[in-house]
Amino acid sequence: MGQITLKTIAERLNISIATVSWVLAGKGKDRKISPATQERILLCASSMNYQPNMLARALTRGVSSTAGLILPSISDSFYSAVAKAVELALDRIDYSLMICSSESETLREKRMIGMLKSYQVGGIIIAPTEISKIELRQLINESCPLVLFDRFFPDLPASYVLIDNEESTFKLVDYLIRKGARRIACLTTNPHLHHMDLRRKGYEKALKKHRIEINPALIGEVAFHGYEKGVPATLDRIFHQVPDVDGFFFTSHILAIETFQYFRIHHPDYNRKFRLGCIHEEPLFQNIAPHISVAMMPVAKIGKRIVDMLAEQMKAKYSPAGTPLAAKESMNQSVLPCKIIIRD
Amino acid sequence: MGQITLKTIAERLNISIATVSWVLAGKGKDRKISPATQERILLCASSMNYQPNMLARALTRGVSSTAGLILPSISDSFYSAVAKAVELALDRIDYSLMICSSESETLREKRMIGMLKSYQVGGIIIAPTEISKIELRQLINESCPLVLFDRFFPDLPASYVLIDNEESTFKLVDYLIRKGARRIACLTTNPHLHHMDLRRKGYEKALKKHRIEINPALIGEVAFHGYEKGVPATLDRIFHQVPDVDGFFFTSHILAIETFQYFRIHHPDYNRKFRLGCIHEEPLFQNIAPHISVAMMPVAKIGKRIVDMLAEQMKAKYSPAGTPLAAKESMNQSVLPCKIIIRD
DNA sequence: CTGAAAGCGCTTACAG
DNA sequence: CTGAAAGCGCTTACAG
Repeated sequence: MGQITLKTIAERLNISIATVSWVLAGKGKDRKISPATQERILLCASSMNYQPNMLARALTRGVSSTAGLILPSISDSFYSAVAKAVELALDRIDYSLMICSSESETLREKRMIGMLKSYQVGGIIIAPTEISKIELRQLINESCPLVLFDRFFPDLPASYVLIDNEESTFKLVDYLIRKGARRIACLTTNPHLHHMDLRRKGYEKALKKHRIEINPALIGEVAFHGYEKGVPATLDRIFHQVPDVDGFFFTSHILAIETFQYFRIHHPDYNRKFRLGCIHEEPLFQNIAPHISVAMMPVAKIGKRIVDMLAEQMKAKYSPAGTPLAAKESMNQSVLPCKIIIRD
Repeated sequence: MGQITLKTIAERLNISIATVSWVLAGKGKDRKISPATQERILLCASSMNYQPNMLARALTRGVSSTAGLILPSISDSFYSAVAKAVELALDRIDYSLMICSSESETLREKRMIGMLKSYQVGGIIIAPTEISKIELRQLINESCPLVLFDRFFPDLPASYVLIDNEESTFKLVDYLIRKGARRIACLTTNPHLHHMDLRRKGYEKALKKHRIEINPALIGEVAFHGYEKGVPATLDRIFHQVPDVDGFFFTSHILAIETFQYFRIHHPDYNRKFRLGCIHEEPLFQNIAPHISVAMMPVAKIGKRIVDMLAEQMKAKYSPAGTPLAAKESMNQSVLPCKIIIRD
């Protein structure tokens, strides 16, 4: 029942392992191996249902045809949607995917990177946590194909795929204001991450445009760890300090979800009372808040773009002809627009 | 900048690769290697930040310390929650996880199984699609450590972790009836999968208990592929045939989500009009349908149990002492109860 | 046209 | 107490 290897086939056909390897690699012609022999090999391989051992192949080549994906949380709807898109895109270039969850823990993330490297993955895709810059810089130094997404560090010379954080936020908040909201709360998290900073900037820009003063009491920064408790506490504070708050902008769907649960109990008439806007949409948002405006994450495009970038770097580094791109030229930074869905 | 290998360390210390390997494997004492040498090796390894090449290790051992997980869909909230639980549990036995999505396509699933095998994973965890029995039987024959979950085949001698499908459904529907519903629609999918069959049985059992005749017009079987369209069509039919339907039972959250979107448009007063029950809960259900009763999937326990079973099989098969368990003795079938949340 | 051989990095009987 | 050597399954210069 053992594994079918090149050796199995070679012995069966009384030829060398090398020849079998060449033919199965599709290089039979280049090596001018007789069509007859090629035929025999191909036939035998498929009849025995030969599957190359990827471990051995990767070990010889120095790299496997697997990419690694590190997410802050697998069970988040945005990240898992990206995972799916990435997997489908990798499929088309015959790459497998190893998905890992950092659980937003720097230490875990570090371990995951090490693990992926020890499996000699062809490249790494990561939505990084806070302090991971050192590790990332290391990867870049080793010219490991790398693509960041969602989150990024402006001073890190890496490829990344982002959404137009500031612009989308601006459009959403601008709309809330035009619809009459004047005291719009901004719920956000992970303030040390640049993309959240940009979203907040977009919020402030919209206020400025309408000459509304920024009220710090309306900003709710919720720590990511334990945000399930943090959101209600923050909302309590906001309602206490600004009882006539009339709008809410959420920098992330997870904050909106917690808020809706809070609203259900404390402000069941929230749909009439507040203007709402959110980055990313959950399927049931329309039921819960028919008027909420959202920035739709271009998930499929994000996945596609990530894989395109990674493929380019991998090709440059691993293909026999290619020369690894220097850090600078391999940098490829993509900012994708969100579709803004205005409701009401 | 190259990889640090055993050779690097051995040359540095002027000893053999073998000795380094033994010590780093923690078998220094057994081999009676002098404490001094051990010390030197350990120190050198950690100072050089040595990481064993998992590819090479797996190739020599014949098996890698990675498990494979095949899900019908990564982006489904239940499956991604299980993925997370499995990953965390595997962590504790120093296993990595390779997550793949079959997208409910048999062909893709088959490919994924082949891929995982070609990476010599230690074991495979799978929520199988319809026809995968042949592939699964193959895995069992090869005594590949295997655990099914969520879905299963009663005549397949495999380990699995399930929920108490029939019982939980019975409890939910029984409750809907006791609360006054008499014409309860049952929305279901994937009828060829046994777990869905069991849920339907639970539904029928509850009706029988209350001497309510089963009305086929109230059963809505929605094809899994394209269920986003299938659900509204099925609901149209049900409302047409049984205009006074007064309750809905959903065998899966994805059906409930689609239905709520339909209700929003066609029956905005659904919360007053219908009794509702569902297997699995989404975070926002309470906002959309405050009275919906649900069976909570014991996700963490499912993940833990899966890994326990897999670990047992892997230990038996791969540990030097162990003898692979015969198919029968390795079978380990776990049915976990759901917590029923009754609302209203 | 085809094969022998080295090497990827590791583990582990075998030998001393 | 430690090392030389074979082997996992593959790829690929090198040789003929």
